[in-house]
Amino acid sequence: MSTSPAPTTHAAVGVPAEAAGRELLAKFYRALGDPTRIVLLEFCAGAERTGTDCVECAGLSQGRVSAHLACLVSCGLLCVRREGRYAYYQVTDTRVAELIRLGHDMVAEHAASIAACMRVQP
Amino acid sequence: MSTSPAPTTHAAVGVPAEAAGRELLAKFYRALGDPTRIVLLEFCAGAERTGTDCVECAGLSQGRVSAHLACLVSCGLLCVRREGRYAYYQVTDTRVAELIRLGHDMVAEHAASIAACMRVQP
DNA sequence: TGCTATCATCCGGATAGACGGATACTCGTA
DNA sequence: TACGAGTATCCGTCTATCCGGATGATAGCA
Repeated sequence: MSTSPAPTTHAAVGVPAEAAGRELLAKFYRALGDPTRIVLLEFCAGAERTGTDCVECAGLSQGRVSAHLACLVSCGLLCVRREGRYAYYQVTDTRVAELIRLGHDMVAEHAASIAACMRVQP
Repeated sequence: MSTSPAPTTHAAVGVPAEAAGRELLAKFYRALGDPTRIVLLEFCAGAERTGTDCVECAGLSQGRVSAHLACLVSCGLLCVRREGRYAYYQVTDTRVAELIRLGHDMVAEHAASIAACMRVQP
């Protein structure tokens, strides 16, 4: 970083854009990083479910589940179809199933180690 | 697991175990849900890197980077080989590249929506 | 034998995100 | 037109996780 004078452009061209991409990618994975949202994704895989169905399945307050569903829709993990006063949620992208399958695969191999991981600070 | 009457176990057989699995899966995805760890994974893909290399790459304090690396190793995303006073980190599991590729793919399609996602509470 | 580089762990503070409960908005129906 | 069901959003609170900096342990070199 100390090598280029580069008066007009950044010293490391493309780095800010890549950083933004990684930020989004991390955000995308955090959307997958909540047990409730995993439950909802699995529940909405293969069949359309109404919001009320999802509330019952998740066992949380209706407002909370609605927010989780909105988050999943925003991140492209879930599709929503609105009809009258109902909202129907479903997983339509096959890559979602692929992501979950890969995750389950790796978790099965490293379960004990992941469970023991104190993340950052023990 | 749902076929056995199993009178001595929980009323909802399998549910606790499945819940624990989802908890681990969510934890695994949270390990991917940090920009710094994404950087480190990409940096250690294809080549062995020492801890010091990673500190320089991430641009964070050495202690923080060490903790991030330990987290990635625990979750099976990174392998470490210790030799003398050095620790060499590398991505060896091809599924990690696959996970990141799928993520990049989906993020590219939904970038604006993900960026706008206030997660839960705006 | 001392010295330094490398790596891991601990501490206190700051921020993001999850939760329940209350409230507002929108349809369909009596 | 009133009312109730289904959804979405807001608020205060609490926990998880991030950060830098300090400290400790170990290996190689002079």
